[in-house]
Amino acid sequence: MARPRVPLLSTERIADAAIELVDSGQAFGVNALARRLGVTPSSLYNHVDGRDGIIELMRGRLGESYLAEAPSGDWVDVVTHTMRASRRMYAEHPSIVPLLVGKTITHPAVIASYDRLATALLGAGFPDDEVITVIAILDSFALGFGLDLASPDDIWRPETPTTSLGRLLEVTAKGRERSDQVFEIGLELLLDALRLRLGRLDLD
Amino acid sequence: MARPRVPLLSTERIADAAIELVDSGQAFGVNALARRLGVTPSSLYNHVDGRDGIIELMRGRLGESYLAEAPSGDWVDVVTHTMRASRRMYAEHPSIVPLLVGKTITHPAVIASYDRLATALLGAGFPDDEVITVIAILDSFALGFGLDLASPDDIWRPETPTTSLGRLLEVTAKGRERSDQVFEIGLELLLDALRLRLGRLDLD
DNA sequence: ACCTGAACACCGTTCAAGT
DNA sequence: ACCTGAACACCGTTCAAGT
Repeated sequence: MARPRVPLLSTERIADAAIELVDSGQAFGVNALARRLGVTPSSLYNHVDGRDGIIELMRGRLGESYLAEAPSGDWVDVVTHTMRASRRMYAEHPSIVPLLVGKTITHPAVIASYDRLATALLGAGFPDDEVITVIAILDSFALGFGLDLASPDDIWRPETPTTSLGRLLEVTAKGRERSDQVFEIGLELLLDALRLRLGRLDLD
Repeated sequence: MARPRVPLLSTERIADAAIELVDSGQAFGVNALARRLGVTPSSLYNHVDGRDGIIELMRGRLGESYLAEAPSGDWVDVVTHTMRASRRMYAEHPSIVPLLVGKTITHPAVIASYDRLATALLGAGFPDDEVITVIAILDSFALGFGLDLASPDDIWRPETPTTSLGRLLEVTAKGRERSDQVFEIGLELLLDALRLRLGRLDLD
């Protein structure tokens, strides 16, 4: 075979296949990915910077389809829009979340989204040295919901009796719809909290 | 050598060595851990349920030293105390955080801490089907700060020009002290938001 | 430029053997 | 009961060879 007349692979095809692989519930790996693409593992290295490179490519691909649109309006609109978009992204690809955690974000489409958040928060009056942290909070909030959805009741597994937790885990409804409801409540709470913070800053 | 008169290993020694290993900045792995313990990798399997078992053991060991104390007082006290304890735990062992994400929590000491949170929130008046989510939010909040501290500026690495993000990343002070300040602000905001939520629930 | 196949160092895990 | 050492299947990555 060797070099085909038209390339079998591209970063897009690799990223899409990787997302499919993880969404299907299988463990992520270079070998499994190559198998799914009908290609040798070493072929991937013509297009991609190793395992971590592929993961960042997945993040970028998802960012392009969920976070590309630049929201307009005041800072509340920007935060709301971005949070809902991130939420949808994590909710529809929850198994990818653990792969992304703790890895540096470089993809332009994703960086651009955070940049718009930063600009909006600065414009709202948040001081320079708080903006990054507010963004980190917002992000881990959306991510937390993603993880929540990734493994509905597999987050906690009590093996000794509990006062409340065990019962709540049994009682609490699962699934996307209810999770969306609670997300909206949580988002409202966060916005309230940020507004409060802005009000206090104005008093200083 | 074979079986020594007094065992070389125990779950405690394994967990402690694993925490040391990760805190030292090296990648976590069964082989690296065995090397650090001066033992063969297969020896570990007499004490521990594989790689994931060791990770859960690390979580438990940390939980025992940071989350053992049962906080007293009203729900605000319980939430505040637990959040600060989690925060200290993640802040002092940030490199462990990515290992814990997405893995089921079973260790009794850790479960007990979440159980106390659940009981306190129920007592405050949060409905059954919101408590788990509130806890997930609180948890991912503390965890977000942990990740923030794990890789101060390595969360985002813009490679194209940005409006605000790049400058903020340069300007924002790093380190534990400032991060603690912002954590306290964030915690206050969250508590305000939860109080608001409770107030609204009372109106229904 | 882009793929294959061989090779490498390393990974987590199992298990018989030894005390 | 607890450790070793050999063995296994698999992992991510490199690189020469082929078109």
